[in-house]
Amino acid sequence: MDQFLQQIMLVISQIPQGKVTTYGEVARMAGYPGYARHVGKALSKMPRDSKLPWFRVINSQGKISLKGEAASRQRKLLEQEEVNISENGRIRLKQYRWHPE
DNA sequence: TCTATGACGCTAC
DNA sequence: GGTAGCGCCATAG
Repeated sequence: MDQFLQQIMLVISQIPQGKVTTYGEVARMAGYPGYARHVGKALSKMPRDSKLPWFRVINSQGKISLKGEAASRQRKLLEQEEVNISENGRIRLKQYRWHPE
């Protein structure tokens, strides 16, 4: 499980600025396909001020899965990276999704 | 051991 | 494109 966390963190740290990816993708890249929920769980335990670009991780629908203040924080951070977000809070994955080889 | 839960994904309509 | 349902897997109680 610790190994899982290490891999997750490694993958997330690889996400380039201005790009976003999904929980499922992160899990798969880390070598744990099907563990999307656990990615979110791991991130929820991380401190807000973590150095990791956790805000570049969104769900497969291109939406932020957080609520209230946390959600607006993430949205703000993404906007700072030139990621356009629709009025309904959706991000165009076609355009911003990052998928490595 | 069983049930509920979660920053999710995929398919069907 | 948007929502609803069901599946998935580890953890907490």
